[in-house]
Amino acid sequence: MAPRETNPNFMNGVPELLILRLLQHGEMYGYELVQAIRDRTGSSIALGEGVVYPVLHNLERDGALTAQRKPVNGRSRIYYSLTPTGSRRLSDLAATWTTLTSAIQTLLTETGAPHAQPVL
Amino acid sequence: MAPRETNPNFMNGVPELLILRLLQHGEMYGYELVQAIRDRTGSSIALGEGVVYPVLHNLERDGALTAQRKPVNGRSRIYYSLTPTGSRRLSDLAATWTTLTSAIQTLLTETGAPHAQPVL
DNA sequence: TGCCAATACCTAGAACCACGATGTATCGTC
DNA sequence: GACGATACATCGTGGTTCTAGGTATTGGCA
Repeated sequence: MAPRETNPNFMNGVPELLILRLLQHGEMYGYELVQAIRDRTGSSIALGEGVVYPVLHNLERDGALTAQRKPVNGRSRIYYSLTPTGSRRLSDLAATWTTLTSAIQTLLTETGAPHAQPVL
Repeated sequence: MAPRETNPNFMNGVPELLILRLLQHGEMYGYELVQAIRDRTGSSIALGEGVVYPVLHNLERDGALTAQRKPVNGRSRIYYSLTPTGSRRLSDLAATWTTLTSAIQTLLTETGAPHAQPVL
């Protein structure tokens, strides 16, 4: 039950990170986020609606987002905005992300430099 | 059973990536890998033995590693070495990793600068 | 001698998240 | 009037990682 004390169940939370980051620019709705993520990453990352909507619900439940329903062209959109809580959450996630990825990057690009043993 | 067709269950496979990468330098044993990962990342990443050993077993089962038991100081160590299969696996994983992280990095560092049509 | 940390391996169980599939409803278009 | 795009939603599954525990040997230290 303890909320995990070591590695944050590894790189999980990336969808959340991306969504929070996009919402930093201004309010967006779910379907828009799905496309934005796909388009802005050149389809490298393509989160389905089944991923995005639950994340939005959780973030709203946690007070990281506020939702506002707006009818547009007879269709109903739910626009999400970042709260101060969400802003902090974004900062924290981004910091964790940076720490982890740079650690990994270091390992990946190491040439066996300083104390290295011969690669045989 | 279908091996996932879009995102590789997101950033999963990082432990595997790190292990394969470390073994690229030469053979190592499980306990040594656990410490190497902790030490070389300044404890940013600390994989437990419960993570490392199963990964090693899976990689061996898949023919990505070969195992060789060696008694050292009365203790028994199992040294793992990369096979050609493992080498390819490492290349693939590293490529995927790079693609995904750079995509994310792009989104993270984007200034709200000049972009496309504001949908609507 | 007795104890405990470190070394070195292992497994089981649970938690968790992302995924695909699927369902609803409206709009525009052919 | 069928179909694709828009826009929301949930459910069940699957795969990975995590924590927690278990065994056994070595060496240091009181």
